[in-house]
Amino acid sequence: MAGRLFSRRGYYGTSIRDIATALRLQGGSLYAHIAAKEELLWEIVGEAAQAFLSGLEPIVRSEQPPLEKLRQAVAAHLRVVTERQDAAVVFNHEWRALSPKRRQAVLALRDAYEGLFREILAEGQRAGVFRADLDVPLVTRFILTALNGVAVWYRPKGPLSPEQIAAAFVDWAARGLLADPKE
Amino acid sequence: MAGRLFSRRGYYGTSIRDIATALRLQGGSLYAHIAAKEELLWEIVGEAAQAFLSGLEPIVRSEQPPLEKLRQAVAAHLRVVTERQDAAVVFNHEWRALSPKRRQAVLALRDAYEGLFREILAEGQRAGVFRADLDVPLVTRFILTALNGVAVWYRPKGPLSPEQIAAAFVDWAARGLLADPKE
DNA sequence: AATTTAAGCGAACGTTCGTTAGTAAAAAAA
DNA sequence: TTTTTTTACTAACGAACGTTCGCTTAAATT
Repeated sequence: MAGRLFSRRGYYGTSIRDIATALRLQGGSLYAHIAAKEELLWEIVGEAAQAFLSGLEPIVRSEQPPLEKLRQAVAAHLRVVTERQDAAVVFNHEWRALSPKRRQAVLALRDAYEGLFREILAEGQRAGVFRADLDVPLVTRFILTALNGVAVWYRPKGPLSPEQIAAAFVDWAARGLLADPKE
Repeated sequence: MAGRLFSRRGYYGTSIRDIATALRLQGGSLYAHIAAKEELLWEIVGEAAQAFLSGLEPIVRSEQPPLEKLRQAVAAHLRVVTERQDAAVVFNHEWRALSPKRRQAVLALRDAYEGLFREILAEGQRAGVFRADLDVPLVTRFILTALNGVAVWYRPKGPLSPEQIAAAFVDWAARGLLADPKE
């Protein structure tokens, strides 16, 4: 419930009383369940980080062709993004509101995740499947930001399922826009 | 100055006194120059929207091959994103804090911009230069989110110039990851 | 049935918020 | 130089913030 509000109005834009009201409670009553407002944010952010990482790890460690790994990684990422949409938005946009120590922890997890993702591209390059002249860290960042953006506009009742979005993304990311790539 | 603070801590996370202090003023003194806090946000957001739109329009209307248009559009977008980094971040993340009327106006501008960008891809498809089986609105969204993400991590002293980032992006977006696209 | 535990209420706390108003200092115009 | 006009300061405003506390009610345990 806090996740939805944080994702829609931001952490600072959501008051304890807003959250309590959404739960049909009085402001103060929340403090029977939490110690501080930041605990709510921390819980959401941590849960999202965990979901992202635990979804990607087995894929990176598996033995499959690079393109197939990429396919699965994108699908896994978009699964988290669409199934835990609020948490994903909060994870991406509101981690700045955390205390310095926790903010640092989130950044470390995010970097670890980006590193895992990068491995897929690097491995594909070594295997000769992906082009050697690509800047892997840069392209990884492009890919992850594009995928995270889905958390902002995705609607469960929309015309595209998460799987369709994943398929369309990988198709474009792998083969590009050009009909004739020799151009 | 307000732009920097809004981009770093968010609109609600930045108080009038924060902005005044950064300007070596007392809190109340700001109100000799502005009518309300929201004016500051509105000014920044409007400026960014204007910069994006006025950069893209002449490119879309020009007579050039689709791939060249895309190249220039990406370069123009990244020019705004890197030269007015704070405004770009605020434009992308803080427009929710505006009053309903202004929020709607921003959304309309953003939609118009996205529509212009989409035209480039659609035109490329009609010309047979871009693949016909791509979901143009979807890919447009991917492209724009990836490019907007640059506003978050770009640092002027970093290893890559805006032009290099643009070139790397278009190279990937156009030709994809695969070394042999027949895969 | 009595007793402990948990959940929620409602008022209040100290602080910070955006904003206003009166006044003094500085700059510009006359 | 006097007179405006601008700029900033200080103090205060009411409202909203996160949080605490004593009390009541409901649930669970004995």
